[in-house]
Amino acid sequence: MANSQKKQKILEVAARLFRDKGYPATSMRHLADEVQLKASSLYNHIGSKEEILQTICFDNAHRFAKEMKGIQENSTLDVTEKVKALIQLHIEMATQEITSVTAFNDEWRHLSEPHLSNFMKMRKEYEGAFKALLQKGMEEGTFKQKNASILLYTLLSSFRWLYDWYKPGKSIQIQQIKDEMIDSLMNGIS
Amino acid sequence: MANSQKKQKILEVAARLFRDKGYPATSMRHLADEVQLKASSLYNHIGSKEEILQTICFDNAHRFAKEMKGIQENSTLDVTEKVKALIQLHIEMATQEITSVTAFNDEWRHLSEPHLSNFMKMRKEYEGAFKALLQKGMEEGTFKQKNASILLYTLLSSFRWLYDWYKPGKSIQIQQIKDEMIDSLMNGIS
DNA sequence: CCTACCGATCGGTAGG
DNA sequence: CCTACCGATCGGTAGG
Repeated sequence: MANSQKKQKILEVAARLFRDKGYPATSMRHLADEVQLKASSLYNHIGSKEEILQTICFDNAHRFAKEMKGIQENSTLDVTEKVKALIQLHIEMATQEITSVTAFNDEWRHLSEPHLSNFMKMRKEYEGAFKALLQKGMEEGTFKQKNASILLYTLLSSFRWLYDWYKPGKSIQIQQIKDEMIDSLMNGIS
Repeated sequence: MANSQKKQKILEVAARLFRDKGYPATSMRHLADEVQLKASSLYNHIGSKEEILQTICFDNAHRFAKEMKGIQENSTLDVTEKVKALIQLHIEMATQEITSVTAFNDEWRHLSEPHLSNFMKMRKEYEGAFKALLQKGMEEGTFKQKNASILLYTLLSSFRWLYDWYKPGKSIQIQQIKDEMIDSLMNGIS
């Protein structure tokens, strides 16, 4: 296996272990076993345990930031379509990059400084952009008048089960998840 | 401080540390510092680190099971009212027992057997009861026809931000959170 | 890529 | 409730 392939494999297995056991409870010896190396040999491919976490967290943060920017700047979409596009984005990320996104969601708090502050800043920016969109919809009269923070976090949280629940190849189709969640969140369950 | 008060204090501080740093990253020495004891003295009050986690997880699981039973057996409530009552229950638990409920939500996976299996069984039962209620609503025509699992987990997830976000004494009132979340989830945002 | 090893820290116990 | 200490395990390095 080429060196860069081995590194990719290490990152993938690490993401899965971080998701299943959490970052602190994942040992480098266990990770090494799973990629068939000795623990010390991991350090030929990666700089440290935390560097793996940094890669996972910031790769995903940059991906979300990029997609958000694309949606914000797309002038052919109205507010409702933009919110729907964001719902779809979260479902796609959660189903395509399952393990990585879970680590991103739950394990970022184990980053050390200054990475922790940088990460939280990116997160705040993403949430701010999402919230501004909701507020715009409320001002237009497209959405009901509500506290924008409560609504924002209710929406953002509602995707979190996917990371635990979705298994590739499951009988349920991603398109069905998208359709049903968009309808439930936009129009309610009744 | 009486012995049982000290034990209560230990459980409370432990729940907060488990929430903030996660169970594996919380050391007994750090916990001891925060309750002004030496690590070894903790063991006069508790049996082990995991026993604390067990107490937190099963206290909350039993509370949710009890409340679910009360709602199920309350024949004066229709399906919509029962779902609203469950939404309120989750918001009350999240705001009144913040730290404990977060540990319950995120750290149960660190339980050892047979506690892990027992916990997962209780969780499955709770989810099954909630799902049955949603399915009954769909059969009655009260709720839209949808995949009950997707809907169940979307609802259950949507509360999870509260554990991170809600701070006692915040300007925002619990009643407002309840009213807005019930409306958003039952009737949608548009 | 491995063997051998480092200091630090872990949960927990003995004994008083 | 403390001091003193246990074996186990941690992330990581030296050296080849």
